[in-house]
Amino acid sequence: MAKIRERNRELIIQAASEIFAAQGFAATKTVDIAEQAGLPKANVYYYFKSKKNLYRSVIVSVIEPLLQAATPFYQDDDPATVLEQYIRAKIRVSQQHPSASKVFASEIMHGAPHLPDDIAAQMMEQTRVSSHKIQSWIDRGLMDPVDPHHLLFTIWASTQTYADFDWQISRVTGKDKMTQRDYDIAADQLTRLILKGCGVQATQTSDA
Amino acid sequence: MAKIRERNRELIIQAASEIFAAQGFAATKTVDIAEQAGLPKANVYYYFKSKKNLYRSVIVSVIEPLLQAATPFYQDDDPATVLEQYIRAKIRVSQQHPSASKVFASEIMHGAPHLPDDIAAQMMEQTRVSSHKIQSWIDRGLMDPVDPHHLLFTIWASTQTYADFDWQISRVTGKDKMTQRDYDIAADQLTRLILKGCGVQATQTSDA
DNA sequence: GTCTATACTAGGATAGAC
DNA sequence: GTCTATCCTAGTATAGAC
Repeated sequence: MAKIRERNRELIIQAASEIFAAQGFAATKTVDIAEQAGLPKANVYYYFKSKKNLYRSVIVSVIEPLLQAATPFYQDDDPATVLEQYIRAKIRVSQQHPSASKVFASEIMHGAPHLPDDIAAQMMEQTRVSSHKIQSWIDRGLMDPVDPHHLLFTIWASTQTYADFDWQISRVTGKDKMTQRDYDIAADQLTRLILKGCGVQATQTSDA
Repeated sequence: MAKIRERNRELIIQAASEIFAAQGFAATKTVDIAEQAGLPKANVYYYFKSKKNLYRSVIVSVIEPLLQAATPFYQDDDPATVLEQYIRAKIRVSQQHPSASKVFASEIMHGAPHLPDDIAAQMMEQTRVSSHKIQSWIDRGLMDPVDPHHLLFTIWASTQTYADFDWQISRVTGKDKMTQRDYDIAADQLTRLILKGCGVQATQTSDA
C-alpha cells in the first residue's frame, strides 16, 4: 500500500521538523523522531536512509510557506499595500509555522551547510525582485530613499523573531503563548513602524 | 604558575565561543575546541570538567557586552538620544562580538536550557527598565503610543540579525564581510526608521 | 513493507604517567 | 599542573527475521 508509505513519510517529516526546530540538527536523536512519529526507529532509516537525508527533506518541506510569503511583491505595485501584506504574511508564517522558521534560522545561522542550491537560488531571486521593486518606489518618490537590502533585513528579522525567539518573547510578555490578538498587535505595530519610518504614503488597503 | 592557568582558560573560552557559535553546542567536538586553542583535549576537561560546564562558562563570558549595550537607557532620558545610542550600541555588539551574539541566539532559540537564572533575571530587569522608560516617553507625548515590548523586539531582532544571519546578509549584499561603512549605513538607516516610525522628535544628538 | 536485535563508531570523559 | 593513552556510553545505521 503506497498510501501507508506516504502517510508514514509525512508523519516522520512532521515529527522531525518539530524536534529539529526545538533541539537543532546535531542534538536531535533519531529515536526521538521515531517516538514522536509513533514508529520504530528503523522505519525512519527505511524511509529516509540517513539522518542527514531526513534533515534535507525537512528543509525542503518547510521552505514552501517561507517562500510563499513573498507573493505580495509579485501581485501589487503600491508600496503601502505590498509592504503591509508582506509583513502580515511573514508574521503569519511565524505564527503558523514556527518549526519551519526555526529550522531555517538555525540552518542559516550555521552557514546553511545543508541548504540545497536551488532553494538558496530561489530565495536570492525573490530578494532581487523585492529589492528592485523597493528601489523603483524610491525612484518614483513613493517612499524615502532607504537601502532596500537593509529594509528587507529589518523586516525579515523583526517578523521571524516571533517564531525564532519565542522563549524570550514569552518571558518578557509573561504569556506562555501569544494569542491571535498578540500577533495582530505585533503585525499592526510593525506595519505602522515600517510604513511611517520609510515615509510611505498611506493608501486604501484591504483590512487584512 | 597561576598565570598559565588564567591564560589557558582564556584561550579555551575564546576558542569555544567561536566554535559553539559556528556549529552549535551539540555539533561541537571538544577536540576541535582544544585544537583551536592549541592545547590537548584533556586540558579542556582539566580546566572545565565537562563540555556542558565549558559551555556555561562561555555563556557567562559572552553576556557582558550584550548586557552592556543597554546602558543608554540608564544614562539619558531623551527618546531620540537613547534610542539612537541603543541601536548603535546593539549594532556595534553584532559587529564586534558576532560569536557572543550567535551563541546567545542559539541558546534562546532552543529555550535557554543552559542560561543561568541570574543572567536571565538581569536581562529581564533591563527589559523592565527599558520598557518603562519608553512608556514614560509615550505618556509625556514624546513619541507615538507604541507597545514598548514589541518595539524592543523589533530593535533586538533587527540589530542582532547582522551577527546571527551574516551568511544571508553576505549572500544578499554579495560581500564576503561587511565593512565599517556597511555597519554605519545599517545603523543610520535603522535609527532613522525607528525614530521616524515611532514619531520621535529629532533632538540634538552626538554624531556617534 | 515492517520492525527487532545488533553492529559499529564518534566522541565525551578519565586514569595515571610524566 | 600537564598531557597520553584508553575507556565507555550514546547514538547512527543495518542485517535479517517476520
